[in-house]
Amino acid sequence: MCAIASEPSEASAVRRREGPLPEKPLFTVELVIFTIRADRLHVLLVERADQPRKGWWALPGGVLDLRRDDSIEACALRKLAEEAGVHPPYLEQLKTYGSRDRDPRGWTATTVYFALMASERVQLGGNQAAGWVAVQGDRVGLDLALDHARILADAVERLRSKLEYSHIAVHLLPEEFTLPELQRTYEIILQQPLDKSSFRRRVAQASMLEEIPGKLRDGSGRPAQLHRFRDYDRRTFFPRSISRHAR
Amino acid sequence: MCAIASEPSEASAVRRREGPLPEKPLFTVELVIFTIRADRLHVLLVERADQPRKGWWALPGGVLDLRRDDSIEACALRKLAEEAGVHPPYLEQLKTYGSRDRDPRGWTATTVYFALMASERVQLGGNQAAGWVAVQGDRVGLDLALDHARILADAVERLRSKLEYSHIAVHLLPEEFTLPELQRTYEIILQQPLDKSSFRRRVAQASMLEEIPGKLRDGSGRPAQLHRFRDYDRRTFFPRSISRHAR
DNA sequence: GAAATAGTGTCTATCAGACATTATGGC
DNA sequence: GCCATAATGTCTGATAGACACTATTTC
Repeated sequence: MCAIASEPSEASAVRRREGPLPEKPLFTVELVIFTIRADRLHVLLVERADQPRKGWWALPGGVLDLRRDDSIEACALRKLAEEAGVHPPYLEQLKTYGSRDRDPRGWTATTVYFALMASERVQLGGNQAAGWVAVQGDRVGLDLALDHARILADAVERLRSKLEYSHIAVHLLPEEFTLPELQRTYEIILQQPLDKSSFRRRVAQASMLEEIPGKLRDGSGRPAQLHRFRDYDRRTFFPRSISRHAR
Repeated sequence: MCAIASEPSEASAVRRREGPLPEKPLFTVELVIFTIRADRLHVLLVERADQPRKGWWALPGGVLDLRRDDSIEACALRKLAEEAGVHPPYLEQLKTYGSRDRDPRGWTATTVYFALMASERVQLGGNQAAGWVAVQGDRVGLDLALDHARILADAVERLRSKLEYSHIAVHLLPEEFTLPELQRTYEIILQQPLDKSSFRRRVAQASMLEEIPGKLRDGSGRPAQLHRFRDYDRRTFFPRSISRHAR
């Protein structure tokens, strides 16, 4: 039994005992953090402080630290805490991108996670410039470093397809929200209007929300009932696709 | 700009110029290859020829080769050719597993792909013992090395959930097949009987198959019309979930 | 003709979409 | 009262599931 050596000298010793160790790709973790602001889907981007593509806008993330990170997901959570100061209500592994030529440093592998959260919860407190950028279609109005535009497009597609049959949009809202706000969130992401009656029937059937006796008042019109997500851990799925048959 | 050095000595030179290079996890690719044999879902397993867990049964795969593999997917295709002698009709990235303790060698990251193919197309020609093992539920009747039981369970779950709304089961059959055979494939994987009329209506609506003027004869009963998958590249989806409302 | 399997037709309960109607607040 | 928005009620076309029926082969 042999363990990965933590010092280069030990690694060389292992290499002599067991033959040449394989060269490894540089391994990084990146994050696609979505939120809703001002009726638009936004993604968190940072200005790269290091090479490669220093100064370009990019997805937050960085190199895995074998000493601090027990797992890839732990690394993603650490970077989320560093970049956004939060433990996100929803985190899911998206995909791993790895090739010889996606990064000028050479062979890299990057596991990408995507997170959903209410923008109010985020503390942009990193040491680098960071900000929310509106998503239009499946892209952003900036040139992104490396293959990050492609990664973002994949993440947006995954978000949309998951919204068709799951409840995960609630994680984009604060803990208390109204049904019209939730419906609006779906409409923003799916980019199409939804029927109010059908939407509420669907949400009610999933029985994933509970009413809060208080009320929310708007600038005009009848106040809307506040709701809370019933069980943050339970996975609720809609029995049918939401928007595939929409007008 | 610096590239990953291919020789340890060059790597050291780079390290001196740019500060300490981060330690990297060992990066491997593993495959979950499914097929249907004798009315059962089977997965391809190999007996490990190397440490760790030498002699145990495990998913096929191995360490990424920075020199030969241009990308992670290219590595998966190379290993598929080595283990099963085929370019598979369906290959999809499943997930990446990475942690300090999932492998006695220390920190490893493993990107897992899952493939579907007709068992007739597979040439078990590797240099190691390999064979098809029946899947019961979401596991196999053997103890698997490392965390491969968990990986297999995740792959079976993904296969099942994808079958609910996609056509991918056709890739488990030979190029020409009958509708009863396709339906049987769905029933085997979903582990529940499906209504013949509803199934055929669904397949017809997706218009993903075309008839072949020839016929297949069985041991008994009326011969069934042979069909062919219309477009191997097009992605066809069913408008509604298949079995969620089944009896 | 009987058995076995392939393939089609029909009925019905369900339900998503559409849209009308009612409810409740501010002004 | 008027406006704006929230929330509910009702109608209808579409369809998945259930199952009966017909078709075509072997024995």
